[in-house]
Amino acid sequence: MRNFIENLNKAFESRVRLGIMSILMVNETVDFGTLKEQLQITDGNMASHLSALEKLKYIEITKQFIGKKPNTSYAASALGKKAFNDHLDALERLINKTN
Amino acid sequence: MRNFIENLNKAFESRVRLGIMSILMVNETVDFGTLKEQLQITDGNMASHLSALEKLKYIEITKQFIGKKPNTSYAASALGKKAFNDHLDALERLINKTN
DNA sequence: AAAAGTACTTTGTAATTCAAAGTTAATATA
DNA sequence: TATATTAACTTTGAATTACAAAGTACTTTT
Repeated sequence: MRNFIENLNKAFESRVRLGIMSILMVNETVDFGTLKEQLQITDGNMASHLSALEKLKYIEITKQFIGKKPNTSYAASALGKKAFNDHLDALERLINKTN
Repeated sequence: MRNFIENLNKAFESRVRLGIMSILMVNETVDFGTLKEQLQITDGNMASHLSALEKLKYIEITKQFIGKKPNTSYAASALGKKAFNDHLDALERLINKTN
């Protein structure tokens, strides 16, 4: 391919979204509070990054009540997993410059 | 450590700077024109990313004449190499979530 | 009734990115 | 000598992005 940085996915350039996705790659579902705690950002910021990933269909959202408390949990979609793996592959190739 | 995304280096969040550094990790020195061609961005854009990396002392610049033409070449500094490797380590840990 | 918790949305500001145009200094060409 | 070209910038301006803080909706707890 001509330009090897263009295979990097813009969606994962942000450290926050990179963090969200990497968490969702190893955990089936993770809720809002846990993500916020792990990434240590404000809830508004968290919500907007989640919404960006949702718009891309990279994550799926499940709203439920746990006990009496509302709980929103997130999971990487098949599309999201593929996109993330592709991004990691691109990163790896970039770093090893094997392309 | 508490928050595992904060180990990612902000300087390498940009695909362009990521590209520059990865090229300079495997090539001792690379000149302006080659970098521009590899990354396919405008010269102004190229220059500003290079200047950002230079301000951080991540790269070193050598200006010379090759034949009759001016030629500026770039190399990763020891500091830059360390920073980049640290970033890659952080990325790897993030992805494998081994922290 | 008041306070608190969850998950937002909105607002405003600051930072980042980029292309395009302008600049400098040298060389090459007419 | 004047003009054009090349390399490597710098400047400008616009668009996008990121973020914190504040506000909102709905519910539960006190």
